[in-house]
This record gives sequence, structure tokens and C-alpha cells, in this order.
Amino acid sequence: MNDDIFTFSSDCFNIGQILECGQCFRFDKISDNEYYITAFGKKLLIKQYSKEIMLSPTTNDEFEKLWKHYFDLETDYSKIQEILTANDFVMRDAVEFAPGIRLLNQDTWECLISFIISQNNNISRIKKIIENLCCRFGDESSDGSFSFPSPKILSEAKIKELVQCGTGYRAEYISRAAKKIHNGEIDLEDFKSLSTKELGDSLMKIKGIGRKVADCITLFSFARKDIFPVDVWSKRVMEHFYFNGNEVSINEIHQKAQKLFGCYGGYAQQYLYHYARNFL
DNA sequence: GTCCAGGATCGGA
DNA sequence: TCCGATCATGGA
Repeated sequence: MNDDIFTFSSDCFNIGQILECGQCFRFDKISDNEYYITAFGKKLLIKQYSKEIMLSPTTNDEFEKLWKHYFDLETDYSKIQEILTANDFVMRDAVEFAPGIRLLNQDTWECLISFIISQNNNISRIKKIIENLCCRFGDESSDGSFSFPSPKILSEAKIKELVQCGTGYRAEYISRAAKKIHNGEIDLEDFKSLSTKELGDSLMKIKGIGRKVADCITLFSFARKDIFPVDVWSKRVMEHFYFNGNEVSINEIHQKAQKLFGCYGGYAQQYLYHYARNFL
């Protein structure tokens, strides 16, 4: 037995599906059942054998305080799947395709910057840009990984330096957001007490954050699990299966999602997004 | 060479 | 309120 390994068992947990479904960007695949992730300043190795999941290095205490919530292990996903698939054959296929998806509870600041970068971009490039930012502006830890750069360090970075990381025209957005948060004009901790509508509106006051990016931030790092972000893929899959292939407005997608999935919209969207990216 | 990516902003109708 | 052009970048 090794002290820095924590093992647990879970149904509805597949590390590959969790990480490859587009909700987070700081991970590296070693094999189908073995990944590194970096979150909350820690680099973690995750190995999965059937329902057994091993995390290292970590401790019992750290698991309880950090990883348990990060992997959303307090939530009963089999119950959510039951509700979503009860009367919906599309959701039945989407859930069956990736029943091990879980919604991670990510750091708000990292999530905010990551999804500003995500706009009009693809996942492999988003991963690379974030890695560049971390290597250049983050702090190196003893395990050789780099922390996500703080608001202070990004607010002090030159636009040219941000562009050199591959951020392109988004560099200005990153810089402005970092300044607003570093100078205290925006307090992401305070945002946690806002209603979902107020939270979205507040996020969209930041230049570079529109409806979709705000929705991703509120779903992935403020635990508003009813939110259904509409990007090109979730729009495509909704139009294909729920609008007879007809093109509709983003507002219509939101209304339909609300009607179909209600407070489980965030989970539904993640199953559908992942399903669509592999089959549409 | 063109098209696309977990889109947002801006100006003009 | 809605529409279209534009934005920086790299992979397909």
C-alpha cells in the first residue's frame, strides 16, 4: 500500500469521458484509462480499472476536501440519467454512448479565462494556449507542473506576451478581465451568492464574454446545473433531433432545452454535446 | 487555397 | 432588435 494513493469506487464514472467531453482543458492522456489532470494547483494521476478509480498523489483528507467535490461525487448520476432518459430516446442514446460523464466543479477564475479563450476556437488549440499561459505565467510546483496564472500576473502581462501564447485577438479580453478581478472591481466569490440570472448578466459585462461563454462559466464553475450552453455542436444536435433538422435561433434552443430538461439542462447538454461531436 | 473551431463585438439597417 | 463583417490562429 502506498500512502499517497487514494482509491474509490463509483458507478457513472469514466475518466476518459469526463475529460474528453469538452468541459475542461488541462489534462493529458496516457492511455484510455489513465490521465493526468491539473486543477487547483495540483497535478493528479488518475487510473481507472472498471469501477475502481485511483488518484495519486493525494490523501484521504485532500480527497474529502477537494477531489470529491471536483468530480461531483456527491451527485447521484444514475438518478439523473434515469430522469433524462425516461421519456426521451435521443437522451437514451446520448447517455448510453457516454454514461460515465460527470460535470466537474472547476475553479471560477481558471474557467472564466479558459472559456474566453474558447470562443471561435477548437479544443486542441484551447488546450495548447492554456498550457502556454501556465508555462509562461504560472508558478512551477515541485512535481514540475505549472499553476494557472493568477489575476495579478495576467493583469500585469503585456498584450504582446499574451498574444505570443497564441491567444490572438482574445489577448485584450484576457487582460481586461484580469485587471477587473485583480483591482477588485469584480469579486468572483461575491458572484457565488447571485441568482443565476444576475450571475450571467454580471459575467456578460466583461468584454469578451457573451451568452455562451457566460453559460459555460456558470455551469462548469458556479454549479448552476440547469444551464444549457449553446455552441455550434449543441445547437446542431438540438436542431437535428428536436427541430426536424431545421435551423432555429439560439433563443429557441434555450427554450426547448428548458422545457425538455428543466433543472437537469446542464447534464443533458453535456451528454448531447459529446454525443454530437462523435456522431454528427 | 478554403473551411472550421465550446463566439463576441461592432456598426448599420 | 437583428444581420453581417470582422476578429487571430492552426489543423484538416
